Amino acid sequence: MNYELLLREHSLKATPQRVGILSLMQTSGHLDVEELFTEIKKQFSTISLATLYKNINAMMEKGLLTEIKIPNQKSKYEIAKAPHIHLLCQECNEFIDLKLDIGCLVDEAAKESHYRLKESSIVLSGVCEKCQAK
Amino acid sequence: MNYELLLREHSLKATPQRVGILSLMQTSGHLDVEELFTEIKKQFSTISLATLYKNINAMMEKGLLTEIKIPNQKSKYEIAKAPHIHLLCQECNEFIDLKLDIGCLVDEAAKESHYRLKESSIVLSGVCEKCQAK
DNA sequence: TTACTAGAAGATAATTATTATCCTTTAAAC
DNA sequence: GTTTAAAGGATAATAATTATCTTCTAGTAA
Repeated sequence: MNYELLLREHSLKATPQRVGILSLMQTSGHLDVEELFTEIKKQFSTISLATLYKNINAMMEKGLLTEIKIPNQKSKYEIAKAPHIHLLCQECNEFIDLKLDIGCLVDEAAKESHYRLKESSIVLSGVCEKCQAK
Repeated sequence: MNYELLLREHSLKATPQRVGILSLMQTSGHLDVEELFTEIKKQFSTISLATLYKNINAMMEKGLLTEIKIPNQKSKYEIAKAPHIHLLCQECNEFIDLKLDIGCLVDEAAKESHYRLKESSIVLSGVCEKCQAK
C-alpha cells in the first residue's frame, strides 16, 4: 500500500509520521491512542502525543481512519474500510472484524423509522472460541 | 415506577438524588453527563458533579443504567432495558430507540466467529424523516 | 535545484473529563 | 431513637484531549 499517495489524495501532507501511523494501523488492526503512541515511538522516538492526536483527527476528518467506540473500553482506531461489524471478547479482549451483510438490518430499521441511514456502528460482545474452551 | 424500591432491590440506598436521576432518565430518555447535571441541579441545586458521576457509575455497575457510546458524540445514558438499537440523526441530533429483532444478526455473527455473544451495541446514523423534508 | 509557503512537528500550557479524598450527613436496620 | 455503612458535597488530583507557539519540512513552481 502506498500511503504517501493515499495521504496526498486526501489533501494531507505525506509526512513520515503519518505514513508510520497508517502502516502501524494496517499491521495491528485496532489500536487505542496509548497503544498507538507506544508503537509509533519505536519508529519516531521524539514524536509528540499532540502530533499523534492531531494526525488521528486529521485522518479521521479526511475519512482515512475510523474511530470505534466500544462499551467499557477505550476507543480504538482502524483504517477506514467497507462497513463491517466488530466482536469483542470480554475475557481476553480480543477484538476482531467480521464481514457480515447488515443490509437487512439497516433496511428493516429504515423501514420502521423512516430514517435515511448512512453509517453503522456495531459492536457485539461475548466470549471468543478460545476463552470458551478454558 | 417506584424508584426507591428499584434501587433497594439493587442494593443501592434510595437517596433523593438517585431517585431524581432515574426519573429524569425515564422522562428524557437519553442524556449525557452535562445535560443530566444541568437538569438534576434544577431539583437539587447543591448536588455535586462528583455525586452525579458516582451515581451513574454505581447504577451502571448494578445494571440499572446503560452507557451508550456514539460516534462523534458524547456518551449518553439510559435506563437499562431489553436489547434494542439506536438511531442518530446527523442533522438535528435526534436520538431514538428502535425495537428491532437482532437475533438473526447475532446468530449469524456467532456462527461465523464461534463467539458466544452476550451484548450488543448498535448505533445507526443518518437523517430522520423531518430533516429529510427540509 | 533552489526558494517559497502552507501546513506539520514538537514542546508545553491549557482545558476538559473523570476519579479520588476527606469530612459531614443520612438511609436503613435493629 | 441509636447505630453504622454508605452517600453527599467540596475540592484536589489525575487522565484525556486540545490549543498555542515556534521551528521545520513537504510540496510547488520558478
